Order: sequence, then C-alpha cells, then structure tokens
Amino acid sequence: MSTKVENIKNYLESKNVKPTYHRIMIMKYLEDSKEHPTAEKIYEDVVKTIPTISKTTVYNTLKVFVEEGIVEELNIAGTTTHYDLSKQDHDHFLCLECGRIYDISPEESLGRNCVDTIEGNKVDEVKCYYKGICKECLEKDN
Amino acid sequence: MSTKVENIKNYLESKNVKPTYHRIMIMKYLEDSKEHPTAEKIYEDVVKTIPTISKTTVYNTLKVFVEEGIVEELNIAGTTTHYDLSKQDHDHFLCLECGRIYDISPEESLGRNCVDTIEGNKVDEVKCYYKGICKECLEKDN
DNA sequence: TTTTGATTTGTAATGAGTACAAAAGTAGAA
DNA sequence: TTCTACTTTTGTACTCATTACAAATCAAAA
Repeated sequence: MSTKVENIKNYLESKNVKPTYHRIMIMKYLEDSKEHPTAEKIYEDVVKTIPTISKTTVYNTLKVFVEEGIVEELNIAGTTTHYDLSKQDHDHFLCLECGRIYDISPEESLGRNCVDTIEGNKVDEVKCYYKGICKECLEKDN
Repeated sequence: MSTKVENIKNYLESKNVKPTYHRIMIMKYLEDSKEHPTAEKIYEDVVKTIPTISKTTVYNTLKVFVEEGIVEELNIAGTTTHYDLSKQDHDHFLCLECGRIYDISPEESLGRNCVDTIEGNKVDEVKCYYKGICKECLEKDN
C-alpha cells in the first residue's frame, strides 16, 4: 500500500470518516485532480479503478466529505455542482469560453476578507466566484 | 394602464426587449418581489394573473432578461437558480436555517472591490455569496 | 460465529431546465 | 383589409443532476 493511500487513510480517520476503499479512492482522485470535477466526472474516472462502484456511492461519499469539511461544493457553473478539496480559503474563476475552473491564490482572493458578521447576519462561509475569459483563451483568441 | 406598467414598458424598450404583456407582468413581479424567486415561484404566482402562461415562457423571458442584463442569476442555493433585478452591484446572503436570501448593501459588499483582471484572466463578473444564520433566525433562536 | 450497524448497490423517482414544433399573435406591405 | 413574414407563446417530451429507498453486502465487536 503506497504511502499516499496510507496518508489518506489517516487523514480520513482524523476527520471521523471511516476510511473505506471507495472513500480512499475518491479522495485520492480528488487530490490528484487539478480540475474541479463534477460527481459525474468522478464516477466516470473512478469506475475505471473500481468497476463495481455505483454513482450513488460517489454522491454519498461526497456528501460525507462535505459534511466533515473535507470537500467544498462549488456552484459557479450554473446548475451542476463541482467539487474541490477544502484547502486554504480561495476564490474561483470560471472561463466562459473553455469552461475550466481555476483556483485563485488565497492572497488575491476577495473571500480572504472574510467577515464573521454582515449586517447583523452570522457568516459561516463566503464564496467568491469570478467569470470571464481565462488567460489561455485570451492568448488563443489573438 | 398604471404608471408603473407604463414605466416598465419604456424600460424594456430601452433595453431592446419587446414589451409584451407576459414580459411586463414578469418584470412587474420581479420589481414587487422582495425575495429572490426561482423560475418555479415566478410561474406559480404569475399564473394567477395570466392563467394561460406556460412555464416555458417564464424560462424564455428570464433568459431574455439575463441576456439583456436586466436580471441576474443567483446560484447561491445549490442546484436551483434564483433571480434578482440587476440593480447596483451587491452581494447576497443565504440563511441556512430559513432559506431566505438577503441583499447586502453595495457598501458592505466584497464584490464592490471588483477587478477587471485577476491572475491574467479577464473578469466580466464577480459574485460573492455569504452563507450562515440570518439576524432574524439568530434572535428567534435565543 | 452471531449480531449489529454502517456502507454500498441498483432502481426508481424527483426536480430543474431545455428542445422543439405547432399555434397564436403582431406589425408592416400591398 | 388581407397577406405575409416574423416573433412570441404554448405544450409536450426529453435530458440531466441529484435524491429516495430498500435490499444486499461488508466490517467490527461481542
């Protein structure tokens, strides 16, 4: 068993999530992914490793991860939820041309100015989403 | 015809949207609404005034409004889109207890620090969403 | 080994939104 | 007015993401 899988196992345990094979592999997929995959995409790729896994398990697992604060839901791209590991707080940028979602560095992120109260409401979470044309598409278009 | 409807008519024309009865009534509904309704909610209420209106017309109309910059889509509450008139740029707060969506004043809004470029990407739009417990629910809970 | 509880699976259902073609409405030309 | 061309509206069927649920499987403790 690779060190990585061992690490993930320990990490999940530390978050009160029983580290089953399915959960470990989904976590591993998220860690290896540079994108911000949808549940569907995660299923498509993980099913190649675990042919018997069901889509429901992917949804269940993501739900558990979100509840334990391991994973964050992104609702930047309309109706479909994308998933991202909850690392240091950072914003996201959606390219309206190629559809890719980019991480914004924590230093540049507006969300860093996180307040715990706004206009009398208690704030638990702030999400800042930028939309436009990404660097690569800008260069390609010229 | 009330002044209000006349105003809406002129406003839609100024935005290159042909002011049909359906569009005027949907616009009127949005202006009167303090909430940030979903397409479903808009349909439910507008159909009381125009019994023959179809849900597709509501979706079509909202799409036209969004394209012309009259209305803004909010994807703060997971999978369902809420709609808001595009007034001065402002953020939104979702109460996780009662589900209401509140406007944040432009002065308090993080999105006001709007940048036109971030990490080399061209920014056309910024959305900041807060989630937590609203003032009213906080008071009620004590 | 038995028991108990958690996890996984598969299927069916829900809910939001879209596609599409027919019907109705609108405005201008003849 | 009537004809024509174009836009809007309608209704139905469909897609896609997600959830509900109950049966099956698995895992750990007694």
